[in-house]
Amino acid sequence: MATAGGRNVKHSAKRDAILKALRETARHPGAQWIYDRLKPSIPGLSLATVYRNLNLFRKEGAALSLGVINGEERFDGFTEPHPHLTCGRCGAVEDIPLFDAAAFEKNLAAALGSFVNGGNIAFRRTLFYGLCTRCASSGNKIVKKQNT
Amino acid sequence: MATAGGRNVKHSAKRDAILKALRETARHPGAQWIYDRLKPSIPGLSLATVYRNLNLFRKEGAALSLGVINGEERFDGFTEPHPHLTCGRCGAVEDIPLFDAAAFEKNLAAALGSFVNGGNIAFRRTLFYGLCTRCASSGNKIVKKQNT
DNA sequence: TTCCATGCAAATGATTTGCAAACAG
DNA sequence: CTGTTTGCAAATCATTTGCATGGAA
Repeated sequence: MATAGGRNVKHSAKRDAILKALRETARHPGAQWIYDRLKPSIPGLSLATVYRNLNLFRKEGAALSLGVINGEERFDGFTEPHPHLTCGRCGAVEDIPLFDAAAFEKNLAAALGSFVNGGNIAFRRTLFYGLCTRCASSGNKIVKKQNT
Repeated sequence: MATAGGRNVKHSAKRDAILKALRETARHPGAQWIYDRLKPSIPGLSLATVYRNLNLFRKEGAALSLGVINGEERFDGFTEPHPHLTCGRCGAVEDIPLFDAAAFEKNLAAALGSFVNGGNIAFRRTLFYGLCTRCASSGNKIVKKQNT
């Protein structure tokens, strides 16, 4: 029996289905998308349950939150750190293909070396904005903006 | 006369005050904080006006959005890229002091070199989570989490 | 049995918007 | 004058929560 925050976590078919749906898609979905996805096969499913379970997965570490993107919290069922791109045109969130994942992590981690007190950092959340594969290949132009 | 999205932007005392309030604080505030700050000196101020102007500043590039932090969008009136820390304990958002700002930027930018298609990136948003100066010096412990 | 999980509907909270009046250029 | 800005209140929208019921261990 897994635990989270002192509470005893039980099994349930719906909980399993929600995590499975999250892990089977590459969309990095929000609660509503998962709900719409499962509702046909699980008619007795409530949106509140999806929210509650996504929050539980996040606390347990079974899923990561990518933060609020276009007003909706998006999740990732794949918990290894890897970069994501949000398309400024269609809103899609996709993984960014890498030549060298280790080099990517190394470079981001190296940024911490510039911090006067890097020891107070628990984790970081990085998100890249631009054009997704589909929108870029449709000839859309990219608009550069300021980093934060 | 500045322009934003084809529209003609005019001057107004309230608009000026909002931008000034944003630039005079190091809190990286949200709309509500700015409203509370200005309301005493500008009784005829509406929260909607603060929201409208913050959105305008963001579009114009006069301010940056740091994204939604703890359910509230936070802004920065200082538009040079620099790292921010969100305190997981008290929710404060503060600038992270750096030994070497150029090295920090260089390391983050270098991460793009690992992308198969870095040309589609318009900008990035990076946020560090941990303990703010005050909470760290109060003896709180940091809880490591997974990066994204 | 004893908590835990869930549905449902209502509550929340941040943000946006419609509209008419006030204001800037 | 003409278009922009604003206050106000109502509307949105994602997310959370109270409560009673069904389910897991």
